[in-house]
Amino acid sequence: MSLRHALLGLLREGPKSGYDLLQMFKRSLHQTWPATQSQVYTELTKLADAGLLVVTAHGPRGRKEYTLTDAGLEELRRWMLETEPDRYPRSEALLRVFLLGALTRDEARDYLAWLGQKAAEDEVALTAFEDSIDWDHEDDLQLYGHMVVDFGKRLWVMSQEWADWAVAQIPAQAADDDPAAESGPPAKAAPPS
Amino acid sequence: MSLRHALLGLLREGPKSGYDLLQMFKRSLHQTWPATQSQVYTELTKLADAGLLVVTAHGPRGRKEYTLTDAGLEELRRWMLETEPDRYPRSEALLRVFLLGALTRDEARDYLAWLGQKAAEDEVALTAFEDSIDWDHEDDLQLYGHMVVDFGKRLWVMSQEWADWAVAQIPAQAADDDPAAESGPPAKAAPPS
DNA sequence: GCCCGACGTGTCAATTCTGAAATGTCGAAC
DNA sequence: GTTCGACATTTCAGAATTGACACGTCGGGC
Repeated sequence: MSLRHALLGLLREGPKSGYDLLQMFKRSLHQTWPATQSQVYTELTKLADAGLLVVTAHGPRGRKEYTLTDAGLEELRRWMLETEPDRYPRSEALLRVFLLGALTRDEARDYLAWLGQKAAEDEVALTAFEDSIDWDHEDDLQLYGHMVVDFGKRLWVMSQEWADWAVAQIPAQAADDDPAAESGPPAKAAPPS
Repeated sequence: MSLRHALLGLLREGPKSGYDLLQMFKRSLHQTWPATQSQVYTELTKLADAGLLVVTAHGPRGRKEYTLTDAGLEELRRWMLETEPDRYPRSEALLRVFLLGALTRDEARDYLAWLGQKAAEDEVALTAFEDSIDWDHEDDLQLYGHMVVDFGKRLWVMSQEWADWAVAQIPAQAADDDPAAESGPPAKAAPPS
């Protein structure tokens, strides 16, 4: 599981509480690796039981600050260096593209256009985020964080270009195109041309 | 869950067995939405229980061919039109970039270079796949399938450019850079300013 | 006639992930 | 002095996912 190692990694720059980590996920990692509350708190407990973390401070509202142990750092490095990452991101948005045949062509076009539009919005938001930060590339977390942000920007730019292209790929006319309206045997629609 | 709807979608073009569907996932959908054997067979049974599919033929080795019912098609359309897709692909490869601070800079550079190289290989493979098919854009499955393939190609091209850039972002010198080499008690490093 | 690779399905335990509910406290603003 | 939003944790049921095991059959090549 990757969440475990993400937590170890985030704790590298100093002690943090579950709440802190949750905020970090929400703010900086959400588009890459989302995490829920229950997941983070549960995992933190397990990591502490395994000796990869220790509680080093108790704060106001039952707040517990976890600190990375040597064993934790070692485990993180082992994972990074000795296990192979899954290189293929699972994309529900793209899966739906594959299944677009279940919709009319107008509906399919709408979906693709919507994807393009959302990509544009995401690009704007990410750019604003990037501009709002005074990147200090001496700091590892910022150096690598910036790389992830940059990847995101490129992804959204690419997605827009792709969506524009894809919309144009769908033939215009769509006479008896509704796949829900079945009449008789599933005869293929007459090829336009 | 999306797997359920992926199966419904694939069955739109005709009756298929679990084995057939598994092959389709392996061949065309693996990079977008992987599925295991147990998942497919289990889900098929559940979908049939729910009346979204029916078994319409029995073949040689206990082979069962499932056919999409009207209720199944309706459910697929409902999902496509009325539920919002998760637009953010979860990328373990990118998560690791975020955590690269746990490695030395040389190791980090190696990882980024490796990502770029794998992206290049994936691009080659996808292009070969694309060229091997005589795309018939009258066929919905091929039209939309081709869009997914094209997205993949763009993704790998973009990933290579990004990786090249990212490699160059890492400062060269790396004197006391090994985060595993700890000297003395786990005293926290002095917070920079 | 036999062997093997592809065909074909089913089930199980363990892990991971989602989503919600329950509970309570601190601090600032009004 | 009260109220409210942010802080903070724990727990749980249910769903999704993984990975392995177990079982059996058809067809072509030797």
